[in-house]
Amino acid sequence: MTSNIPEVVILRLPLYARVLRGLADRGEDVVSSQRLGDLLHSTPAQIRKDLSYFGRFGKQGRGYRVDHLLRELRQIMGLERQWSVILVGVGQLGKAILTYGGFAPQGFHVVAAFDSDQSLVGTSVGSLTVQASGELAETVKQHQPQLAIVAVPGHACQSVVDMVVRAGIKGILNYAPHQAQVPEGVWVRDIDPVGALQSITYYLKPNGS
Amino acid sequence: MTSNIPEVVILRLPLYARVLRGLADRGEDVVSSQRLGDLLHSTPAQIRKDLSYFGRFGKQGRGYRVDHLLRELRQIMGLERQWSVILVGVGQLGKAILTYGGFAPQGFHVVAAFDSDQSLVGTSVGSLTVQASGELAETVKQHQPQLAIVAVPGHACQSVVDMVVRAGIKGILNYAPHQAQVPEGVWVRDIDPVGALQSITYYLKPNGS
DNA sequence: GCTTGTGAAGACCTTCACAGCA
DNA sequence: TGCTGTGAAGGTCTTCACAAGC
Repeated sequence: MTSNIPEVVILRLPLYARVLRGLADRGEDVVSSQRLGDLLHSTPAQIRKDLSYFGRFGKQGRGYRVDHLLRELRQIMGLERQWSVILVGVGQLGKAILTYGGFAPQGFHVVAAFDSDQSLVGTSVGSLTVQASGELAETVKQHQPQLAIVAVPGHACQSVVDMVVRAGIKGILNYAPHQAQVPEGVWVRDIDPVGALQSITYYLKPNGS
Repeated sequence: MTSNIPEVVILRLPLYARVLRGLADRGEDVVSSQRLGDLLHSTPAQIRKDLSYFGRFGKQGRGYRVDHLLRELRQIMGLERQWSVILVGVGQLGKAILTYGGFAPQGFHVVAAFDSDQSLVGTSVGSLTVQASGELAETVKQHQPQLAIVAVPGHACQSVVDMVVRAGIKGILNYAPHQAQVPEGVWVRDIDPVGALQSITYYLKPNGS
């Protein structure tokens, strides 16, 4: 049975959780859909509808309890556990990702890094030793990571994604400038800063908007 | 007059251009919407409809001339010129962005970098010298950059965005984990790798999809 | 009185299917 | 024959508006 919760809704859940976290940190107990809408630059109706796909978390006349809703959302997204991640591609970008401190606090732990460049294999980046791509399947079998971050040149993206998928990984964060083809049941999100800028400049031309 | 070309279409244009560039590099002359659809994991109808918002670029019975369509799309997106970009936030992430080689070849040139941390001001990163945030307005007035990349902590995002907008910048690439509020006529794209991973894990839980 | 949860309506985007042209 | 361009149909997502409950 394929769920009929719109994917856009799933994409918004992390934003909801982030804002709720902020409210919780500031000690706020209760929040209305109106207030959430203001903070998210969304509408109250959108937020109520989105949340209603997963349950009834609010109280009429009051709103939502911040800590309760946050816990529910984290549960729904599967964030009440740690996730293991491998990184493929330890070039400039890959190194930056490895030393970036933003993933671990959210429960995403990079447990292995791979590169096809023999001169990188064996070197240390952060707390990891770069492994040869050929070892990927074996390492995945051992550590059972659930996610992969792909940070290779565009021309290498598809073959790396194929390899990672063959190893059994079902979730991929792709930094390569290429839309990879994946089988049913594998999830890819693309990070494309250049494309993002290019879609802005459209509106900045004279007559843009 | 607010254009009625759907924003999703604008977001796809960079992908189209990227694929066309690949085809051009491989020396292909002509491409059908069918072929483009295969390469983009989209449908022929979608591609024809998207392109039809901007003009009639194809020939019945033949398809689209690769170089011609690519040039048209680059024109439409405003890529047939150079764009100047400033960077705000020269922490780990900001440094990585400055040394990342992916922007310049696409015509996006980082011309200045700012940070509020006095111990960073005056230091060199790549070919730039970090400036104090207070100099931002003046530097923008001089160099007239059109775009800003924001790479500051979440709590600083809104005030940095406000500052950048006040300086007259109309396009922002935001790496901070915060949805900034901007006035009409200013365009923001968020880069959110953690959120992307969080929206994948939803589907990886047992019963996910 | 205030705010949620939700069917129904509406807006928006995608897909269909075919006329028209190379 | 092959493929585009496009109205019309279909589907999906958002917004409305109100009954129900605190």
